[in-house]
Amino acid sequence: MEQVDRPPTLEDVAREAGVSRALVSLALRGSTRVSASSRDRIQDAVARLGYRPNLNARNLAAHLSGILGVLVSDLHNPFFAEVVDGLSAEAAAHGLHVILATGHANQAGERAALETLLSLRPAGIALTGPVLDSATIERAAAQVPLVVVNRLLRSDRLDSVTIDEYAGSALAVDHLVELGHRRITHVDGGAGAGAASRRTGYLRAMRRHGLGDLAAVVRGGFTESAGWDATDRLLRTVGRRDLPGALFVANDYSAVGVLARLGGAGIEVPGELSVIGFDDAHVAGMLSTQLTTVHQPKQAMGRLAVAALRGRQAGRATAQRQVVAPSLVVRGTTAAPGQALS
Amino acid sequence: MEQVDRPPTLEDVAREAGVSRALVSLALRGSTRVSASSRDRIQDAVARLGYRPNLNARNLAAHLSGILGVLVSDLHNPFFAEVVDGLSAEAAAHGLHVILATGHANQAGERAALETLLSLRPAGIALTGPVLDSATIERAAAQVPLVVVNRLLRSDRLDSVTIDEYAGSALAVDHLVELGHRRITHVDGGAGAGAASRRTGYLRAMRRHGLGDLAAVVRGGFTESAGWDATDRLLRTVGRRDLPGALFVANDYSAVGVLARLGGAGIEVPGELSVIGFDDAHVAGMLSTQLTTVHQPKQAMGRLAVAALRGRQAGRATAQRQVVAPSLVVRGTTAAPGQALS
DNA sequence: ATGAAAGCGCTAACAT
DNA sequence: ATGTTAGCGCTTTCAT
Repeated sequence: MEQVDRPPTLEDVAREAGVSRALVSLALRGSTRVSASSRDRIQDAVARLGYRPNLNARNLAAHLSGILGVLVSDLHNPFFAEVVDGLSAEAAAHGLHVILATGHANQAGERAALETLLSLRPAGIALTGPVLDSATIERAAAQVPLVVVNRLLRSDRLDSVTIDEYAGSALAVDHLVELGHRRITHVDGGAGAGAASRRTGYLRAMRRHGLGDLAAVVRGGFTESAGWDATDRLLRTVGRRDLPGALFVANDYSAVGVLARLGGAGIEVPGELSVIGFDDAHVAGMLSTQLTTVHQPKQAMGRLAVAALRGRQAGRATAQRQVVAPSLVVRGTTAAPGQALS
Repeated sequence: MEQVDRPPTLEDVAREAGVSRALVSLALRGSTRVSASSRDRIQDAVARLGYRPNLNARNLAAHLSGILGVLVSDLHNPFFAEVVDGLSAEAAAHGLHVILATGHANQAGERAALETLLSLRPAGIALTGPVLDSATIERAAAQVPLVVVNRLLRSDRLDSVTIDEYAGSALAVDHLVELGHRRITHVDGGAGAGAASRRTGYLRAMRRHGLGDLAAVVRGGFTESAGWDATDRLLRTVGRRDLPGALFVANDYSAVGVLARLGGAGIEVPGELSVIGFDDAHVAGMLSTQLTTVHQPKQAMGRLAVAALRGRQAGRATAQRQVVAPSLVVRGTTAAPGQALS
């Protein structure tokens, strides 16, 4: 009959190979204390039966799993997809399995996802861009090695990998200033994560260049529509003739909205106005005029996260806060100021 | 001391509440055969201890987990992100946990991810856009309820959820014809999944409109660069004066590349040439001239996948092949033919 | 080098 | 309504 059999167990393999379960267990994990002949017979039995260890049983007995739990706050955000990529590559390189859970970028969803992850008793947990409250995160960190990516948390129970947002903003402003711009306006990220640092970085950089008086911030957000709206407001407020020479936008999505609104008004980029983004999202390289932006080493961040987790597993008890450096990617939306007032 | 305690177990809760483990187990899963007073005491104990069930133990004992394994072939593809979203929403609605594994769109990676998933002994597995060979998939389907999203497999051991690619192509061609176009060229998806069906659907639709002789296919792919290259080739081959009136591109990413190349050549869209994509990817709505495209109900596909899995769990033994219908989203890149030869 | 036996934390009959 | 008793499939002393 078309009967789905119970999957073979360690015991089945042991019987098939004519040895004890303990020996199979050892052999499976590559112990050296198993004779070559036994090892071969066991391998054969495994292949013949199509045996696959039951991780639930293994984890239960071993009190330790080769599983890394990764909470992705928002799957739609390609930023996290990149981080997860680096993460899983590094995990695989060390024989670790990655389990992903997603929280739809809201606290309740993330809390539930974190619960699931914790229930699986993983060897470590990585939180990418969590919107979760810090108390919940710290509580989790007491149970399992935990690393937070893209959010800084002051706690020595957990590690973090973040990017230097200030430096990123400085990179953007410096580039624009070098091109000859002076009136540089910032379309910020509103209340989004990292928005405050990018804003502060911008203000500092402007002041450093003696341009503090020309600094101006218009409220934005991290979505295209936020960028569109902000630009729309800017156009209404200052009018087309009084536009700044350059716009430093808090992230690439928002910058796409900015460009769309600008295009609608017939304003030429970068001829009339320069635009620079932040993140080096996939979309930045896909526009007909490709976006100049601040690159974040996302894959590297994922790899560093795994390294931190492994460090904890190896016994490190002190917090490790990695801050990675962004870099500038000059593409097509920035140029020296043209006829417009710079 | 700063000691991370062993997490509390069912036994700890039972002791704390002064009842047996079995009763706690029942109460935890909401059995009605538990008195109100016991239930309260147990709830208290759970809260006091911060108890969280060990899913490894639970799954091991129950031979069944509330876990759905989802294999995402490529996290970078927002298409899958959407599907997973629908999937996890539906799963959550039925008290199921979703575990994601990713395969980086290559067979070896997917095979490893599938192994991990199977080892976790989930209640069901959903494969989204797998590039895996069908034999491996069928083998997995013998062990656990399995549904394949976005790829059709002839097997009655597994269910599938796909979109009607032919209908999608027909929608695109019909729209263009209604606008008055006759010379409609297809930039295809090359060897990509679904590309063949979209191509066939295009050819059929052209013939149905009596436009079989005007049908032309240029080799493309599912990436922006593929679209860019294809358009570049087209421009060289037929020359700018002899361009068709409309381009039906196999997916939105490719369409972005097409638009970029067209923009570079100073060809106006949709004034001089209409362009229509396929997928309704996020990017389609983000361009300065938003892309007209064929929408795929991605979230719904995710929900249907979970429904199929639940059907199998409930005992259904026959294959269920769901084919969802696409729809047309008219935006800014299509219009009636202008001065160019239509 | 190999085996016997005792759990890991939970569920599931079967009692009462 | 509640408790007892076996396991689930694996790892891990501790023997030999």
